[in-house]
Amino acid sequence: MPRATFFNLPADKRQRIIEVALEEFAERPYDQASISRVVSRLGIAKGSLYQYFDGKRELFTWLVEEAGRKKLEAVSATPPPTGADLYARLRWLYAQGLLFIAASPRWARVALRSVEPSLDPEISRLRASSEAAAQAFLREQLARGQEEGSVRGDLSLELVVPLVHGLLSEGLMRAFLARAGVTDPLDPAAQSLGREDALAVVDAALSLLERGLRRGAP
Amino acid sequence: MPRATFFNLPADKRQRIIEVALEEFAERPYDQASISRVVSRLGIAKGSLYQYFDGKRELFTWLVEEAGRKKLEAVSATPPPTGADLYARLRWLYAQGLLFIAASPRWARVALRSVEPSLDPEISRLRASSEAAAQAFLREQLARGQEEGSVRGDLSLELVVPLVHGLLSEGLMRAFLARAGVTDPLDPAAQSLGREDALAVVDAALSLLERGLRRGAP
Amino acid sequence: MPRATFFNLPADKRQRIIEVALEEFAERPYDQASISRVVSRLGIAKGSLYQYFDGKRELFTWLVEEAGRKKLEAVSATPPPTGADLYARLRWLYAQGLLFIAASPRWARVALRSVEPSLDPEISRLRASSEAAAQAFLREQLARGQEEGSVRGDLSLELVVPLVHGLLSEGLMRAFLARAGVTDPLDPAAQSLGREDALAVVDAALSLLERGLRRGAP
Amino acid sequence: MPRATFFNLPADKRQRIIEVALEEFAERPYDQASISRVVSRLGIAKGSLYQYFDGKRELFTWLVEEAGRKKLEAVSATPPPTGADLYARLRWLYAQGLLFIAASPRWARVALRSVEPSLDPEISRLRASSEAAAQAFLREQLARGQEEGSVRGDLSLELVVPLVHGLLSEGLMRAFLARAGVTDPLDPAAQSLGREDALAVVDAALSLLERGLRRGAP
DNA sequence: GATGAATGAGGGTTCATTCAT
DNA sequence: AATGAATGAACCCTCATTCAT
Repeated sequence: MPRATFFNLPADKRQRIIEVALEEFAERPYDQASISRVVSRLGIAKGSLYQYFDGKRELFTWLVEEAGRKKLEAVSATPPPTGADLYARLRWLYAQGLLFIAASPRWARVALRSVEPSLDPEISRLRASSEAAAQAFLREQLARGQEEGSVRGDLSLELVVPLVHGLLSEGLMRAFLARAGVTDPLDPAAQSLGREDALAVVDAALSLLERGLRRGAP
Repeated sequence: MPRATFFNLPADKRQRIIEVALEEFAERPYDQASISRVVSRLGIAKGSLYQYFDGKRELFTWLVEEAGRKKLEAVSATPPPTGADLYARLRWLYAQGLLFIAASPRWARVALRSVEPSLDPEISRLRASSEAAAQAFLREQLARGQEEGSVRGDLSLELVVPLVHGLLSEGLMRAFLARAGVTDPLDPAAQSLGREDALAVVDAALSLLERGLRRGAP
Repeated sequence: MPRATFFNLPADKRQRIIEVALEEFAERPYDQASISRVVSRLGIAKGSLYQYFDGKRELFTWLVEEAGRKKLEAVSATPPPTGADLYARLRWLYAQGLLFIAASPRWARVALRSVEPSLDPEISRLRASSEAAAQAFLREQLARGQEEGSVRGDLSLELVVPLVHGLLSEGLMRAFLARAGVTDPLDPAAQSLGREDALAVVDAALSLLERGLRRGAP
Repeated sequence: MPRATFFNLPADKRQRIIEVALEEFAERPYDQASISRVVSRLGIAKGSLYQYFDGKRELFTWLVEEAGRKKLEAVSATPPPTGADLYARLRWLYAQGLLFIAASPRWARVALRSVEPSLDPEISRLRASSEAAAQAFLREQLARGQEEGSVRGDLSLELVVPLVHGLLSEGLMRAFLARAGVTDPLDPAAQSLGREDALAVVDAALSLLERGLRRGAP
């Protein structure tokens, strides 16, 4: 989504622009983030930023996409468990997600911005589709779980998917950050969070989930 | 938080002010909501609003508190089940909460605004304390559940509380609204949501929770 | 179209605002006119002008309407000839119009701005309707002339109306200003134009028209 | 007015530049037209355009001149009537002009841009001289008509020329476009206008004129 | 000959708050 | 108690032109 101009920039300058913009959009929801602040922190002319990006929307959506790519990359770094059931798969996946937060809190924050509401209608559309994609993914997983027999077949996915979504998105995140006594992924104290924290939190969430969802005795 | 002048106002005028302000702050996050729009919709002088409230912050926080009171009032209207265990208590409580959303979507929305982030530091503090209160309440309930024996004693509440919070806040809300094919409590279609929807959703959430948390076989 | 604020202003301040805005919009077509320049010439804050008018469009359209009112007022000052035929009526009317240009060149200029094209779609609509009204008026006059017998009945008004419109709008104006050796009504030299100039020009135009349109020998 | 570099360009590239610039300046008045948009549509570097033309002004004036040349060329394609009087000559000439509008609406539009006012003083001068040239031409024709005896000798050309100019410029154009139910030569519906329309409109205008101007009974 | 990044002033508009009346 | 005019910085975005490469 950036213009060619942006990629022709010297790597270090491009990097600085990304960093400053990332900081701005990580710290503030889309509507509050300010292009003026970005350029003033960068010490470049306002028009220059408009050479690189068509506007605020494009800059934001590109950052969000970039965040998605970085997250995917980070998640893919560790190979997924093979021959595992639903709970093992989710355990692995969400642990990776938490580790991404600890490793790249600002990118993670920007990724989360994509599910925040906005007054800008186009950004709202982005939000809606992000949310829908997340739920669709969960639904697919749980449906597969039902086929595998690891999720009770009598559960209505219509009801369960959003509930699980709440548990594994906001719930998991809150539990993870709480281990550092923190509420916000950008809080410096969140940097102390590591692999063990992620695993502990995900374990708690998934054993709760497994007991709750699996057929028969837990 | 309003000044004395506000309460000296004729009741109907006071009421209109509340309604218009409510509408504004229900529709937009704190930072986007506009005092200018409120007074212009009211057709009163800007200065007048500043006679009633010290400023935007005070108006907002008062609305949020008022929303809390209205919710409490609504929840208290039905007597809680007596002699019930944790799950029955929560079932009752959260069902009331969902019904409040359906009955007073704008007040419910304003109540939710209190957990949204803001650029205003004082509003952020409000947010933090709201979140903390919600978690404290849950922790107390779950701790009592452990004493009662309805929650496994080996669970770390540090981990479980935020998870359950995610399930019962965002998860429950999403599941409820999804029954009307909706994402936003202010969406007119959300008005079709009724008692059965609330009960169905809360049942699903709490049976998931009970299986997940209760000691022994589910 | 101004807000109440504007009319509550001290008369002299209101007058200054009108004068400066009038000057700006007389000198430049809508798209080139600048609110920034207006407030800077006025020495008031930008926000203040937005207290008086909803925006550039409203300021412009109000000025145009005001110009129309002033012109109507000026035209109505002299009573129209009674018992006159088409040509006498038009002679009187257009002479009044020219005198208005000489008397209030800036208001006249703003009135003409309403038939200039603009990139703003709402302003374009204003333009279209102004043009249509002007032609509708002429068509009605000429149709009446045909009924009276002062215009040849075999003429197609579809063809004749726009032609006459060109003659009596741009043509008449150019001829009038040319008498002061000028092209622009705002040129100071245009102030020397008076009643005799208007009558001479209108006479020339209408005798040309009468010969051209009247049935039988001129 | 273009630099040598422009003419050294491969013909097809030069052609594309002309087309895109033509489109821009046909669609918007000089002050609104944008060099940025032109180069962006062309997909060439901004600096390149500045190699071909000294700037916006030069590009525009060259296009206007080019439009004049194209019009002259088109008009000259059909030989003028020989041995004809003033009215026949003008009939032929203006019919050619209207046909040029139908055949090359964008070039025609750019030609008309030259008589629009602008904030740029140099462009204003261009406008003034275009207008003056048009009137001078008409004056010469009408003067010849007086010598020929086809225009009444008692008419003051000072008065009549601008009037006839209004009739044959704006009036004729309006009448022509009105036959397609259109106001703007670039409106696609204007493409339906053909030879018969042009002749009908010019006939109406010139018979009006002839009756109005010729000595003796019409 | 071609490039295209950089500029920086300018555009219209919105806002919460103050304070003299 | 009520008013509402005034502020002025902030918002996003566009532009013609330059000049080092």
